[in-house]
Amino acid sequence: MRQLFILRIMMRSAEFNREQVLRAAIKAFMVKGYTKTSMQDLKQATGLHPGSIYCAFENKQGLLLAAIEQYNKDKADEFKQYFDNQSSVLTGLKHYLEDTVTACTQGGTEKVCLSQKALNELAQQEPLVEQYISNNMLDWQQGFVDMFAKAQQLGELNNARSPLQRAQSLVMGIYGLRSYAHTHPESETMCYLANQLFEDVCR
Amino acid sequence: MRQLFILRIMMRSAEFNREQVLRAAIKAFMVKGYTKTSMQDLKQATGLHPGSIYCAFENKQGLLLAAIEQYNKDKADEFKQYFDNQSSVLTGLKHYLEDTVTACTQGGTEKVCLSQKALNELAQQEPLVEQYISNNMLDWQQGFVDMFAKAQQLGELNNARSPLQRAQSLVMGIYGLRSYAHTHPESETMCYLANQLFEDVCR
DNA sequence: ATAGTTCTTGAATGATCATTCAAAAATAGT
DNA sequence: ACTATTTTTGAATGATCATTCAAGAACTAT
Repeated sequence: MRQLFILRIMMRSAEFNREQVLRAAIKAFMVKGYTKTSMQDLKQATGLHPGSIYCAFENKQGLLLAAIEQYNKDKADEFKQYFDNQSSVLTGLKHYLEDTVTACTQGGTEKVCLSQKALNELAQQEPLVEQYISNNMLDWQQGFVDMFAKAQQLGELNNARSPLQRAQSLVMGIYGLRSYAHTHPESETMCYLANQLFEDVCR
Repeated sequence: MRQLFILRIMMRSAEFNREQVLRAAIKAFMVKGYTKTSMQDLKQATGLHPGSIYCAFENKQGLLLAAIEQYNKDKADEFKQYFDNQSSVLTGLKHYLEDTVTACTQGGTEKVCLSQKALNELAQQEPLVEQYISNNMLDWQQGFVDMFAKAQQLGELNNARSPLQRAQSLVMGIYGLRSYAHTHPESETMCYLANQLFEDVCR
């Protein structure tokens, strides 16, 4: 009787590790794409039963959005390591491009970019996802804008093109690199293309 | 009785127009992608009943392959118009890039490239499709190789880079352009990127 | 017109899909 | 230990999927 008036919060905390689950989902979506990844695939990949997934992420699309959020967070942390505490900004960019080539040349899960793959699949189909990814990609591009601005301040670049223009060309180039990798070129060709992109963007 | 020995070929010709059907399938696949395009969608788009589709193309994947074949044929014809009977090869390339930008900037069916979209969706999943598209893309690239070789012969380009290297950079750049368009940049930005690509590839 | 053959039709099939939900297990406060 | 609450479980649901196939329509040659 007394307990009817005393409402305390008694929560049982969820048992799964959110980041771990999301990274498993990221892998699954990267390999099969959004549509072809079934809830059964996701159950197997994440170890979560359907009910838990729906409880935590609303539905399959919610899980995708959460996965993309985690993916961008991870990539942003990675990004910082290339350009923070680096005397030469352009050296950081060079390494960034080299590692990108390595990633999409070696046959692994990380061959593709989740954002690019999902955007390509769901643009014109799922406006919510489309908008979300587009915004994230603008954030990513802004990182390059800041990097190029810093490079100009340090005298590593001339003022022939604005940081924004260089960043746009670079982002476009990286999209192209990743797409080109799908046609199975030799690693040598990929290195050449990445190097050429670097030179064009820094000219 | 006599007719048992006289075997003549009596064929009823199929009623549908193959090219028309394939172009309808191309549109459908470009909008929804391969997986999300159901046989019901294809029935509606092509006007063919399931049985006829299976009779003509074996299955859904067969229809995709036939559609990609038609798409590449159409694109190859289109390609020729830019570079045949043209005094300046590079002017042809400029127009080609301008029209590509127009296509993916304007909101229409032709916003995407069927080959690029299908390759992005089915790479790592459908080796047969993957191989088929990769080969077609090499043919497309070879067209650019020949174009750059001709431009060098005409003195429109220096020998700083080989025709193959230029063609690879160009193909990569076009992949990038089309991907970049998915993030909804202003038409102005797309024009700038295409122009920059042109300059980089012809430098 | 008739017979032989091919093409078209579209309902039926069985598989797989995303999603739901009631019951069971687990947690926290008393 | 007991009650209140939440999470986990996984079978059930209804929709949709690619594919099949038997029956009907259409064509060709006689």
